[in-house]
Amino acid sequence: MIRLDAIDHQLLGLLQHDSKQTNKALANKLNLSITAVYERIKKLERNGVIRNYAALIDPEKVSRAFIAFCQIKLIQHSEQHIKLFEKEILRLKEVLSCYHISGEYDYIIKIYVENMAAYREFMVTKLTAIAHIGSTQSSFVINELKNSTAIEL
Amino acid sequence: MIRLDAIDHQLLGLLQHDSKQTNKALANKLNLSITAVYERIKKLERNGVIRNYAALIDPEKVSRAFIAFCQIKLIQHSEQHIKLFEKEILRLKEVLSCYHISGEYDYIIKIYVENMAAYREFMVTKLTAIAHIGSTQSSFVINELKNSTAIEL
DNA sequence: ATTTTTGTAGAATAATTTTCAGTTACAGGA
DNA sequence: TCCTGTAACTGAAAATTATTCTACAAAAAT
Repeated sequence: MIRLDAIDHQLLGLLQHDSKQTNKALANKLNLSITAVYERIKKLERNGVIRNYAALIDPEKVSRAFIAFCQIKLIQHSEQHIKLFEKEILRLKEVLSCYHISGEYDYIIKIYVENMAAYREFMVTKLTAIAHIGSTQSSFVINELKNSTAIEL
Repeated sequence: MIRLDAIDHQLLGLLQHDSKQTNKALANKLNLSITAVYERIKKLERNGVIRNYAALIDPEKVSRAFIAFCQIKLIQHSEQHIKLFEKEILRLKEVLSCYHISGEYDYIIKIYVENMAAYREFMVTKLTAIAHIGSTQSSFVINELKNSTAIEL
C-alpha cells in the first residue's frame, strides 16, 4: 500500500478539481517549492494514484443532455453468457458506466443520449439487441445534483 | 447552440482521454498547426464545452475500493422536503454522484467508501440520519467494467 | 466585386516544466 | 551517541511549452 501524507491528500484534492493549475500555483497553496510539488506529482503518477488527466465536458453543449440509468437482469448467469454480455455492452458508446452489482438486477449502466427519442432508439436497436438480456428497468434523470470525479480524502 | 466540426470532435476525444498532451502532439494528430489547436481549445473553454480539467485517481490506491449504489425514496415530496434532503445529501463526501430520477425511487446516489464496515457506518450514522428518507435500497458493486468521463462524439 | 469574418501558419516572447547540484531532516544500525 | 543512507526539499539553469502577434488565405456576407 502506498503511504500518502496530509500534503499528498491536499495536492490530490487540488488536482482533482483543476489539473491545469501550474506547479507554481500549487506550490503557493501548499507552501512548498515548485520542485517539491513536481516530484510529488510525478510520484503519484508513478504509483498509479493518479491514473490520468482528463478534460471534462458539458453534456448539454454536445447534445447529450438526456441521462438515464438502466438496470439489467440476465437470463442465464454462466461465465460464457456474462462474458458475452459484457463484451457487447462495452461496445456501446452511449454507455458511459457499467457496473456488475449485487441485488435484484445484475448490472447497472449509465447512458448519455440526446433526448428521449434517442433513448428509445438506443433501447430498441442496441441494448435489447444484446442476447441473454432478461429484463431491464430504466430510470430517467430529472436532475443531476452532483456528478463528481473527485474523491475527498 | 455551439457549432462543432469534425476536428473539434476529434480534439475533444483526445482531450477527454488525456488532457496533459501538448498542443504540439495534438497538432500532429489532427494535422493542424500548434496555434490552430491552441485557438480551438480556448474557444471550447470559452464556450463552456470544456468545463474543467481534472486528475482522475484510482480509488483502490486511496482506500475507496468499495463502491455502492443506493436508491432512496422520500416520505414526502414537497419542495421544502426535497430541498432539505438535497442539501444534506450533498454534504456527504462519500457521495460522489447524486441524481434525482424517475421511477419507484426518487434518488440514486453513488458511494465510495473503504469497505463494507465503512458502508455500514455511513448508512447508520450519515445517510439514515437525514430526515424524511422513506426507504433505501443498496446495490454493491461486484465489478466496475467501465466508468468513463469521456463522451464519444 | 468587395468587404468582413473565420481559421490558419510561423516567428517571437513569456511562462512553465524538467533537470541538476547541493542542503536538510530523519530513521536505523553500530 | 554518532554515523550513514535515504527521502524530501530548495533554488537556479536548461529545455520545453504556452501564448501573443503579425500576416495570409479561404469562405461568407454585403
